[in-house]
Amino acid sequence: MAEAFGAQVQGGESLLYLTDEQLRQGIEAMFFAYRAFTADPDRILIGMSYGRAHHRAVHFINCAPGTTVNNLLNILGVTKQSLNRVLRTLVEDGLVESRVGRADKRERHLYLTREGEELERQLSDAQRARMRSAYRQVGPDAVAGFRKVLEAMMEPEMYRQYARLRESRG
Amino acid sequence: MAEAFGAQVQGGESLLYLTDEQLRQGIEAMFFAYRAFTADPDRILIGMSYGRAHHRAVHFINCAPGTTVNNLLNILGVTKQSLNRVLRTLVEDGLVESRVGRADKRERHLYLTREGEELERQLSDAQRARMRSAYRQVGPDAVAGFRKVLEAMMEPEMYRQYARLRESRG
DNA sequence: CTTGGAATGTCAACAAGGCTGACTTAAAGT
DNA sequence: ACTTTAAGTCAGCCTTGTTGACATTCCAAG
Repeated sequence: MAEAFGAQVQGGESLLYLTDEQLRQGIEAMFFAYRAFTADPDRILIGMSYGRAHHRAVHFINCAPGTTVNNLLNILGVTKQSLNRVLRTLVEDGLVESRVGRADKRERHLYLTREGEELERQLSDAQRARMRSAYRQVGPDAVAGFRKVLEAMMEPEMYRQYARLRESRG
Repeated sequence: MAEAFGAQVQGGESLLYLTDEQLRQGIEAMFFAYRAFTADPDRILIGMSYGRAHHRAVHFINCAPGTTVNNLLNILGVTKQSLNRVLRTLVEDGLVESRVGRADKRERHLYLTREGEELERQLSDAQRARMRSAYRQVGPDAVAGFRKVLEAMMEPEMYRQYARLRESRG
């Protein structure tokens, strides 16, 4: 691991930011930040007998109303059985509506009900508040760097899914 | 939510980066990136009957050799019953050594054995490889921004823990 | 038209890893 | 001597991941 020494210069640019120690700090920062990132919605979900999995489902159904179960499966990266359990409780509780496809009756198209939209708003308000506060503290340039690193870290296939979602919202 | 319009300028600086849509994209980027971030170690752990919880324990014992159980509990943010289950299997399998404290015999100090260090190296190599690749793609300025946002997102108390860890390694 | 395969979604059962609560043991502190 | 603290244990629960088996629907090849 050449970077372990961290003192090389290549093309006139310092590579100090690629030392093992810098990478280790980045790894720990991801760990602690992600915990904070999920803490606010988790607090809201406690007691309404929902969990993080419900949050994710509600979030992405809200992003792409009418999406199919299979579609959601690909985005969330879990098995259909796992998603189904979550989806079933959401439908039973009247937060999600599952309509049989018109063209293909095997498919189910998913929509949030008014109540589901209400929960989604509540959860994403909490999550956005933390994100907004962090963004404000550091300014637009740091935010641009943040986004760049996250996108470079994703699996190429996941990046494509993510980019498609972004485009679909303009 | 004033930022929803996203067209204001305050003190001459554009606040477009604080729109709800930008925040939503940041949230989704965190979700997808974190999944990629944990995928490599998870793959290694599959089949050796360990999970992410073992990875975290091994990581932080490696960072702070001789740490106590209570210390680890605070960093990981789980209950002692949860940690104990993981720690017990690691000790049984000879990856972690638990020594009774000299000054305070109630405490147990935790160390990685040679075998434990080997696993830690394997896991962190994989994780660092992805991080290094991302860092290299985006350059030092973006990395600095990335770190700033993550640190601003943490709970203040967690940030202190994180900063202390960093200092202890120089 | 029929029939076999592929796609979609559902049900059942299991495992990992969180959690709470009750309890023990040993050592420290007062 | 009594209380508090650190650690560990046992039991049992919940969420959320997994596989395997199965039903329904569509479509294309015979």
